[in-house]
Formats: sequence, C-alpha cells, structure tokens
Amino acid sequence: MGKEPEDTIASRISRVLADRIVRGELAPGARLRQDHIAEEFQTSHVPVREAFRRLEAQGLAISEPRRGVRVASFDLSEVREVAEMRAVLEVLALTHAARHLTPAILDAAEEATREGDAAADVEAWEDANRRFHRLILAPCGMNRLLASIDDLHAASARFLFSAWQSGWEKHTDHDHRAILHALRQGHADEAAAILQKHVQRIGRGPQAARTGGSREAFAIVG
Amino acid sequence: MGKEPEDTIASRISRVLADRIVRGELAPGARLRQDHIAEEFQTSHVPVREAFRRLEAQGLAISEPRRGVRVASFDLSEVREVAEMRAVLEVLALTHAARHLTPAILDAAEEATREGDAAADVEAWEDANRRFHRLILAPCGMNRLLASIDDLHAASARFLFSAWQSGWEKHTDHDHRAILHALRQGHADEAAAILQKHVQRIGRGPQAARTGGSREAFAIVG
DNA sequence: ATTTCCAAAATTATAGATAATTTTATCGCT
DNA sequence: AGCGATAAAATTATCTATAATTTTGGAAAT
Repeated sequence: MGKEPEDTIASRISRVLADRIVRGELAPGARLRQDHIAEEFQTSHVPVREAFRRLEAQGLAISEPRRGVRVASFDLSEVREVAEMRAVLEVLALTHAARHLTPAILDAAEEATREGDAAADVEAWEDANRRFHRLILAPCGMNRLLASIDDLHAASARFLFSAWQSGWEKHTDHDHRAILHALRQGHADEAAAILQKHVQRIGRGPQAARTGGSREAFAIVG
Repeated sequence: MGKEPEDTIASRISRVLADRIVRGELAPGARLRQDHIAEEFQTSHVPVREAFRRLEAQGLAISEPRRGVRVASFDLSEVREVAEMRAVLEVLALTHAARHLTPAILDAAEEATREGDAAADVEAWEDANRRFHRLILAPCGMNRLLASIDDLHAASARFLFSAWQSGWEKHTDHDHRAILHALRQGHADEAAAILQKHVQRIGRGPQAARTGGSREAFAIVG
C-alpha cells in the first residue's frame, strides 16, 4: 500500500522543483543548474534533465539550448490568460461531471470549502481550494482535460503565492457554496455559470497594495 | 537565416517521433525502444529519453516506469474529448484574436481554405486546415493557450489519419468560408459560434464504414 | 499437452566521463 | 577610468559504461 504514481527519480525531482517554483522559493528567472540539483538529490544529472522537460511542458520553466534552464517569469497578462483558460476548461469539465456527482462527493466538497474558510494562511487555503475544484470536476472522467486543468491550477497557485507572500485573512467563500447549492438542486448549468465567473475573479495582493504598484501582484482567487 | 526553433538533438527526435505517431507509422501500443531509436538517430539514448518526456506531455506516448514507453492508444471517447477541448479553447482564442485580425491575415486564411478544398489526400488537407486555424487564432497572442491548441491539433490529426488511411475525397469547406465572412463583417461572436460547432464535427472514416465497425474509426474533420 | 520455474537475453534507468559552449574574470590598451 | 580582447572557469549536452529490472525462451514436472 501507499504506492507512488511514479517512482522514477526524474518524476520525484520534477515534483519537488515544481513545488518550489509554485511556492516562490525559486524566483522567476532563477537559473536551474543541473549539476547542483543533481548533487542535492544525490543522483547524476540525467534524471534532472528529464525533470526539466516536464517542467518546461507545464510552463514552469523555460529552456534555452546550450544556455540552461530558468524559472519561467510571468506577468498580469499571463494571470488573465490562465484564468480564462481555467474558466472554459473547468466549465467543460463540470458540464460532464454533473451527472456523475453523488451526495457523498458534494459533502466532501463542502467540507473542503469549510477548511478553506478556516485556513490560517495562503498555503492551507490553496490546498483546500484545489481539493474543492478537483472533487467536483474529477467525475467527468476526461483525463486529458483534467491534466490540463491541473497544470493551470499549479500556475494559479504560483500567482497566488507570489501576490500573498504574507497578510492572508480568512473569508467565507460564497461562490463555492452557491455552486454546491446549484449542483444539489440539479441545476448544472447554473453551477457552471457561477464557476465560470468564480475562476476569473482576480484579486490584488497585499504586495501591490503596499508598494503602490511598483511590481504588480495580482492573482486568481478562486 | 533558416534558424531552427530548437537545435537540440532531443527536440529533433521528439519532432520526428511525434510526426510518425500522428501519421500512424507508429501504431497505438507500439513499444518505443530507446536503444533502437538512439541507434537510428546516431546518438546515445540520453536525448531519446528526454524526447520521450516531451511526447508524454503531449499525450502521444505513455511511459510506465521500468517497463518502457509505448505509443498512446485512443478511442472514440478521446476523440470527443479533444473535440470539446478544441471547441472551448479555439473559441476563447478567436474571441481575443478577432480585434487583431487584418485583411491580409483573412486573405491568407482564405487561401489556406482554397488549398484545403483542392487537397488530393488527407495529409495535404490536414496541413491546410491546421494553417487556417493557426492563422486566425495566433493574433490572440496568448502563448500558453496557443501551445495547448497546437497539442490538441496534433491529437486531431492523429485521429484523422487513423480513420482516413485511404479514400480521401475533395469537398468544399463551407464552415471556414462562413467564419471568414463573419470575421470580415466584424461579427466576431458569430464567427466564434460557427467555429465552436465546426470543431466538434466528428466524421466517420472509410475504415469504419467498410469494415462495418469492427474497429471504430472516427475523427474530427475541422 | 500444459503449467511452473529458472536462466539467458534484452531493455530500462542511472552513474561516471568527455567534448563543446557559454559565462566570468583578467589584463592590456586608448 | 572605460572599453575590448583573451584566457580561465563554469556549465551544458552528449557519449560510454554499469547496475537493476523485466521479458523471453526453454526445460522439467505434473
């Protein structure tokens, strides 16, 4: 029991690096040096290079031939782009998932919403939020679609952590509750409409508010 | 002049393999043996492994740890899934591209449509069709979105080649012309609506028609 | 004849070594 | 001092070699 989905060294490295990039431990533009990373993970650089290809495909890193790999940078326009892609893809997924949703799933999603409302920091909120979305979308059973949405969620989380490095405050998520309410009543298209707007809600982080916009810090907050 | 976008061996291998998979030269489920491929490309297997990661991310191959890489298989439900993803993502792209479209671009797109109508085989038609879609969508300037659409187009082409291994017949593409007409009149949302239905048009290939459905052969024909 | 087990072959995954390229630092020149 | 050329260092990309795992083939036993 407890078997990993992928037990190759390359996949482990790519997961850890993706996590660091998303959390902001690795800043945009930072160089990813294969020998250093190989040393840290006690391996050779071959699996490190494979991990790089994965990060590249996820849009978390960019690779210039013979000049190395860097953490991808992003700006407000990419935040918008990801929000809009999430909007259409999550609506598509929910449309198909709706008829497979059970009361048990909706209860679990409501529990995730409660955990999100009670979250003390951004990390905890993000975790609960992602769980909510995954719970109500996974039953669509469309693997390619779900994989794309997952990558977009990683990008969203990255923007979020970048904007809210500190200063998180609790709040009640009315959208999630409205979505669940509509789904419980069997109004799938109403739920989808709320979800569509929900995901495109872009918030201004405390960073931008304090520094007066020297470096804009916006993020998807759904 | 004539500079390649990526001049690394791994990227070249991944392009060639992707092309073979899409064209059906490599059948679904076929094993991709790294040493054999390395020998063919006169390299070691290290860049081959990197190419595999790329193909995996594109959904063209699947890798089982310690058991090798195989060409991804697909069924009718995945054809539908790709069609629906293309529908929502291409509509999103067109919505943003519309205000950047110039008469020159629309003329080029019309030329691509004419080439598609005149195409003697599936390969030529697919090439022209993809060019049409790329031309009208690229001006949206959203790179992540365009990259996703490109991957989906590769999957579409794969389904198409699988269904129409032979027996292609010319036909006039009314959807493309209607889309261009609407765009020329400035009716972006009407164009988007046609595009949305256009991309979800799924055709029955001559294979399925002849063999009586022993192996279903359906494909997106837009 | 069929199944089970074991050994050989093939293949994957990783490590270590080498060549080629880019970056960084130093020195001389104006 | 500032600029440019050149040498040294660091880093990337690849190849060759080795360890570990899986598949294949065949022989023995039922």
